[in-house]
Amino acid sequence: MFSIGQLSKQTGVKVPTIRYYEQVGLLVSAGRTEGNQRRYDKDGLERLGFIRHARDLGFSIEAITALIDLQQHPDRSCQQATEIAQHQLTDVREKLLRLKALETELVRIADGCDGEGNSDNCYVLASLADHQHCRGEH
Amino acid sequence: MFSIGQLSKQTGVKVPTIRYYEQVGLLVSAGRTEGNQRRYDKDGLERLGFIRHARDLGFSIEAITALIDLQQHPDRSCQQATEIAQHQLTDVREKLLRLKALETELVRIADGCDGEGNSDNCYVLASLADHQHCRGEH
DNA sequence: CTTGAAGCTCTAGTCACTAGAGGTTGTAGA
DNA sequence: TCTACAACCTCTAGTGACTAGAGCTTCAAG
Ligand SMILES: [Zn+2]
Ligand SMILES: [Zn+2]
Ligand SMILES: [Zn+2]
Ligand SMILES: [Zn+2]
Repeated sequence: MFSIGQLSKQTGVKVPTIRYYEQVGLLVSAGRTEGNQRRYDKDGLERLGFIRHARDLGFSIEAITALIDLQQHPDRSCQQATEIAQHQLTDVREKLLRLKALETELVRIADGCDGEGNSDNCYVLASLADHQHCRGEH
Repeated sequence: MFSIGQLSKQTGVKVPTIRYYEQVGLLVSAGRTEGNQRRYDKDGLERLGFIRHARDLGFSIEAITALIDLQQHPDRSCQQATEIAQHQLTDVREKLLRLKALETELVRIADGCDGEGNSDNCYVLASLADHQHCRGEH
């Protein structure tokens, strides 16, 4: 049996975050001591590892809840799992496209002024004031 | 003079968002009618355009506040403006790196299962359970 | 048995909005 | 001039995924 602190050390998830996961129904402790402290078993440790990894990959708490639910029922079809993963991939790709566009504009904007002048003829400020300066959309 | 709704239409910023910007000190109306409704002048319209554009480029409210402050003082050095822009660029690049790594892993994970099997031998679930499957860090 | 690290609950704060309730004002048409 | 009603007002609370802090209790080593 592990205390919440031991779980935290093993997984790299902070103690208040573990409590938060319990609050939203993602990870319930195996039980409590007489003094009301949480105790976890190997199952809890593995589940928190799963959560941690999925969060690192950007999955939402809601998605992780569904994934764990699926994991608890080994006989069910895993179709939903692939759907969730595909959706997450799509999401990441959309963000990538957006950020690439931003990077292009920001390079132009940030490099357009050396910071030596005054703000009334600063290319950074002028670019922000008028989207016409921009090469693309965003 | 423009009403808040007219400002909204011209800039594409939603009415409650404009009120929110006022609350955080970004954009104050030129005045009010006798009946307490906000009225804006051309200055306000331009400023909201600036805010909108900067937000689209991912600048934080705090950064935009500093940029507008700088814009109000044409005789000041624009060094801070370039710093803020550079910082934003760095930020975007970090996010890009992270997302690219995520994309790589997610392609592998999402394509590793066709969703036809059961969840007890699903590659998606197995990959999430164990970072060892991953090619890189994240 | 004492001490102090680690645990507990509860509330509130973060960021940039967004939604809704419940009331008031502006304006166009009759 | 009156009447509808769209648009406006303020205030509170909710979003996601935590994080911080106050004030208290418990566990375990020495
Ligand atoms: Zn400049
Ligand atoms: Zn632009
Ligand atoms: Zn599968
Ligand atoms: Zn991994």
